Amino acid sequence: MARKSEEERRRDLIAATIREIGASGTLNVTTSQIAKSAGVSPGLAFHYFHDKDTLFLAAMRSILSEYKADVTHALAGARTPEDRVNAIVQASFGMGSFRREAISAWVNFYALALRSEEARRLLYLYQRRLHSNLVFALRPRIAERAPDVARRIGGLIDGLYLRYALDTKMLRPREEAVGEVDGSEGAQHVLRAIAAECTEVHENDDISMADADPAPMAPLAGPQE
Amino acid sequence: MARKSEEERRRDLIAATIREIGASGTLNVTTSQIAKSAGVSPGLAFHYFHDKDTLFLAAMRSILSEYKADVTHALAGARTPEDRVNAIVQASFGMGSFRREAISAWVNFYALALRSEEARRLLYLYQRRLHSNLVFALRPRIAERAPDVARRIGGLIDGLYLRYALDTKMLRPREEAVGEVDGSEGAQHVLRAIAAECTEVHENDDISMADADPAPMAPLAGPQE
DNA sequence: CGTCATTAATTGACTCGTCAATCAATAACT
DNA sequence: AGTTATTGATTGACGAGTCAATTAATGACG
Repeated sequence: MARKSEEERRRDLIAATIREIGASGTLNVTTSQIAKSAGVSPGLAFHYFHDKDTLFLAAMRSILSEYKADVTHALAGARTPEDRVNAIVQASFGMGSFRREAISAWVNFYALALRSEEARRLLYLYQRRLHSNLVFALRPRIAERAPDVARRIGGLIDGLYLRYALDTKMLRPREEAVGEVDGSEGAQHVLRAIAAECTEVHENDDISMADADPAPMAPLAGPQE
Repeated sequence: MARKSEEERRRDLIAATIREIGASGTLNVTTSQIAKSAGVSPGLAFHYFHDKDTLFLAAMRSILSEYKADVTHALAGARTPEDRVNAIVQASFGMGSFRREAISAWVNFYALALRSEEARRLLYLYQRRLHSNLVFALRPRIAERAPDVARRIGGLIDGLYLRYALDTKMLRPREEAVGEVDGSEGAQHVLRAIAAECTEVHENDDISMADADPAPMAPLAGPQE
């Protein structure tokens, strides 16, 4: 056998893919660019990933599992339900998610979901996990209202993420001085919204009784792949 | 002069651009495709729009002003503040915004904003208008808390739009049976969130006093272009 | 310990198609 | 006749994916 293990090479290529998507802000990245950034020849990318879309989907899985790891880590030290909510929100707006690379990847993956079944599936997986985590964290406070509220909070997280992520971009035309990007304001907003939802007197109940958590799975219990 | 007026041609080409973006789900659409769809030769697209990015930005402006028109129209019949809030939400989740074309355009424009200053500016313009409208509609109910709440509601609208728009896509692999796509569940969620925010007792106030509506402009007062 | 055969990773030149943008020619109008 | 929209063939560049050749490792055998 030669130089590096398959696993290592795949990791390198995926990392390079994310790096290049981050640098260009597009999925219009040539395999040559990616290969060069990974320090290999263009042909090798096709050896390990059959085509470009496969490489993109692998990159997407990587971003998703990185986010999952962030959440899991943040959740590890949380004991109270409040802590749990905080952990989820902090992870979503933390440094990890606000790197230029991650932002670029997320936004472009949303667009990819329009034409790729698999991308859509992965995005859906992310949403289900987020929802599940939120329900688990919110149930002690608001019981059966949790699924309904969680759906809104999930949407709010995505929406505010998008806004602050693009705002960030707006303020940094050149990519110097990166790093201190900040999602904490977004996090604050989410926590406020949760406070509001938990305080409300609820005359009108669930919008969708249909999916009121049929199998209340533990947070992050789903298989990654 | 020949066949059609400049304005008409531009309109045709912009419409064709949106149509093609909608059909493909990408900005990777050739000028030939667009031209063909508009019933003209490829060269003409470059005559009226200097290059492809210009055409995309024109398409984005078109989508934005269409949305603006929807909101304005919905707002026209609204007399009470409640009506105003409803109008904004209904427009955001209405038929106009949930056409395949519109969804595809919006999502791809978010991605475009990562690399185009101008796209970012346009998106920012949209956000400011939405915020402004929300503040105007919410102020009677919650006074000085309006700007803060409006920021969250704006984010929530974007986030839920994205979710339901992509869900929609998920359920319709083939583009037959389109049309009856539905954003009303998203709208319901937004109204719930607003109810929750308006009910809350507010111990802790604005997250950002800085921009507490320095010039309380009327809704949709800003110049379109 | 060498040396050579075997196996597998890695290369990069190449193919074939595609596409943005141009421009000289033409058609439609006044 | 003169003006202006419109055409579509063309160019030049570029990029995805292929493949035959090359290089590095492993180990078998002396």
